[in-house]
Order: sequence, then C-alpha cells, then structure tokens
Amino acid sequence: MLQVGEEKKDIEELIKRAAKKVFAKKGFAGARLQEIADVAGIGRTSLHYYYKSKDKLFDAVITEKLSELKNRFGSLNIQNLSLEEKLIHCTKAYFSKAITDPDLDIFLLNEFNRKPEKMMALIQNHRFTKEILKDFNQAIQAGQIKGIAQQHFITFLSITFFPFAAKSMMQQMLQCNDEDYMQYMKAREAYIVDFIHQNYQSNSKK
Amino acid sequence: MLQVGEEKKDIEELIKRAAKKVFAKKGFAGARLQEIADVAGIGRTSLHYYYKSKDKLFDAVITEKLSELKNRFGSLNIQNLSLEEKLIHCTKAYFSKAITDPDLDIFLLNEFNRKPEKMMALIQNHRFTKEILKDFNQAIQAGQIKGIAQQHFITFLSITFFPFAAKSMMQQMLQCNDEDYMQYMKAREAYIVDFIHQNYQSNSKK
DNA sequence: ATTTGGTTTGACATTTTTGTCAAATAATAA
DNA sequence: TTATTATTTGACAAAAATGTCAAACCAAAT
Repeated sequence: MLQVGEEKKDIEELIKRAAKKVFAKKGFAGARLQEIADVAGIGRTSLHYYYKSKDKLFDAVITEKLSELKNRFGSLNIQNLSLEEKLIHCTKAYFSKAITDPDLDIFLLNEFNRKPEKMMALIQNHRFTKEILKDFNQAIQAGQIKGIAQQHFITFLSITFFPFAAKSMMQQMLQCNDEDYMQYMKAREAYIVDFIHQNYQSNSKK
Repeated sequence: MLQVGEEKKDIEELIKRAAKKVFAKKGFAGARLQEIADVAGIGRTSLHYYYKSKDKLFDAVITEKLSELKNRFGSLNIQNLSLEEKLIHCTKAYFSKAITDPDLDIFLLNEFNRKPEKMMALIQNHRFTKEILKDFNQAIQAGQIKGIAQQHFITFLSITFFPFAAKSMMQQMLQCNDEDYMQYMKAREAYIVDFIHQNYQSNSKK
C-alpha cells in the first residue's frame, strides 16, 4: 500500500475538499473532474479509484456540507427562547459556518434549483422554519410587530443569507476585494443582531 | 422561404425566449442545446442556423436580459430625490421586472460568479450604487440613521433581490407552490416600501 | 412549371468529458 | 527477497454534447 495507517481516508478527504471548492465555484454541471483532480494534486484516474463517479463524489460533498451545517444548528436549542433570541441564535450559528465557507450559499441555492425535493429531504429543517414562523405569527397577533409572518421570515433569511450568495456581485458593486468583503461580513453579524433587536424585540418575554 | 416578412426575426425571438428559460433554469454549463431546441419547438440543427454557437446564443440572451433590466432603471431619474424616495423608485423598477421574470436573479448571481468582470462591464450601474451609497453616508453623518452605509446597502439589495434568487429554496421552506410564492412576491413590494419608510425616512427633505 | 434562395433536416465529424481496464508501480508482510 | 495487495498511471472506450455540411425541402418570384 502506498499510504500507511489512515492515509487512504486522508486522500479521500483531500479529494472531497478539492471537490467542494470546484463544485461550489462551478456548480455540478460546470465542474470538471480534471480540475478537481488538479486541485487535489492527483491524477484524474485516481479520483475514480476513490469515488466511482462524478455523481457519487458530488453526493459525498453535499452530504458533508449539509451535515456541517446541521451540526451548527443541531446543537442549538431554541425551543424556549423568545423570537428575538431565536433569530439571534440562528444568525450566530449561520455566520460561524458561512464565514469559513462563503460559497456555501450560492451552492445551496443552485442545488435547490436543480433538485428541490432531494434538497429538502436532506435538510429537514422544518423544525426551525415552522417554529420561527409560528413565533412571528404570535408576535403579530400580540401586536408587537405588524405585517405577514412569511414576509418577515423571508427578510430575515435575506439579510443573513444573501450577502454570501451574492458575494461576487456585491464585491463588484462595492468595488472591494475578497478580504474587504469578508470584513463586511464579519461586521455584519453584529449589524444583523442589532437589526433583530430593532425590529423584533419581544416586550412580553425577557 | 418558409417564412414571410419578418418571420425570421420571429424564430430568432422564439429561440431566444426558449434559451432564456433553459439557461435561467440550468445555467450555462447545465443547459443543453437540444433542450433549448425542444422548448423552441425546432430542430437542434436549425438552432445553429440562427445562432452559430452556444456561446453566441448565451451572449444574445444575457445582453437582452441586461438591457431589459437597464430599461427599467435607465428611464429612472432619481438624481434629486431623497434617499427614501430613491430606494422606493428602485424597488418598484426592480419588482416590475422581477415579477415577470423570477429567474433573473439567480441567473445574474451565477453569471457574476462565472465572469465577474464581464458582468460588471455589461451592467455599468455604478451610478446608482454610488449615488445611493453616498446618500446612506450622508444620512448617517446627519444622524438620521446609524451604522455603516455598505451594510444598509447590502440589506436593501438583500430584501429585494434574494426572495427571487432563493425562490426554489423558500418555496420548500414555506411549503408553497409557484403561484402562492408569486403572491408573496407581489405583496412584497409594498412590504419593502413600508420597510424603507420605517428605516430610512428622511426627516430633512420632503 | 421552373428557378431561386432561404430554411430545415439527418447524417456525420469533432470535441469534451466521463468512465474503464490492465499493466506498472509502490508499499507492506511473509 | 519475494509474494501480496493497494494505488497510480496511461491507453483506451463510451458517452454526451457541440458543430458542420450537403442534400432535401419549401415558398415565392419569374
């Protein structure tokens, strides 16, 4: 064997990491196995040795991406928190992931376009969505905020999610480089927490 | 000739419309000329007769998409308006386009990812961006709003742009069909106008 | 009716990308 | 050292997609 101990796993990881990058950047259809192999620093044929096909490799990548994301939210117990606190916890959980993996968003968005049902089955975050929607509705009925729950929910996701998904576009518009933009993103977490306080502070609980 | 009069142009339009749909849904790499031909109801070889190559066809599509978008904004004269009014005008201009072409967003986002420089050259909307950023900064300096201009700008784009870009994902989360979601989008314009009033009302002008 | 010219079609060529396989290579164990 | 097994490699096959071309087709004009 060429590797000792657990080095086979290491190469699988190496490939997966390379594949993550390329798939995130180019999407499934646009990604080339040759490029993934290049990034991983191995031959394309070797890649087939570890992952039978492009589909299998992609599955591995998206499964891992989603499980990483779920880990952030899975440990989150927001059951008994106020709407305000729920949103803040979710924001922090999401930012901790997105900051280290800025391509995640556009990747997920595109996957939802390609295979909506499959993605939903994989994510299964109905719990969060329903719970937060319910709270929005309660807050509306209690007169704390006004409008439609869904619109608020969409807004919350928008301001959190979009800046990452639109990174490339925003950079062009704001005329700043990767580093500058990531600075904005780091500062944005605080901005959003503030936004939540401003708009969704719960007078009842606390 | 099979067609009379201007029917050649008609078929070009037919193809372009089919291509718009398929490119928007699948992206450049994922789109198949065969599928475009099928949607247009012509043979794939005929497609080549009207557009030499996939690239040429794509160029035609994106050029038209952008010019459609520009038309909405080009006629807009926001020079002497307050920040609040500027934002509202832009929102309305954008929604009038996006409602009729919900795939536009994710399409633009992906194109920015693929070819950032090329896209920026095509769009050239620096005018709007700079002007609105400037106004945000003025409002901040005047103490009317607080925070960082860029963050507010990103938020504005997020709440306007994202709901379309993430249509597929949001539908899964909110568990609603195309029609329901478009209803939310139609209502959203008013929601955003309200949002702008709430957050960016200019006490000085008006 | 025949010619003319734009349009369509199907067969084929080319290119690109993915997938396979057996031989070569490298590492470990006997 | 040799046998064994895992891994890499290059040549090749297969598939998928784009692109080309000439012949067939069709409608209008002569």
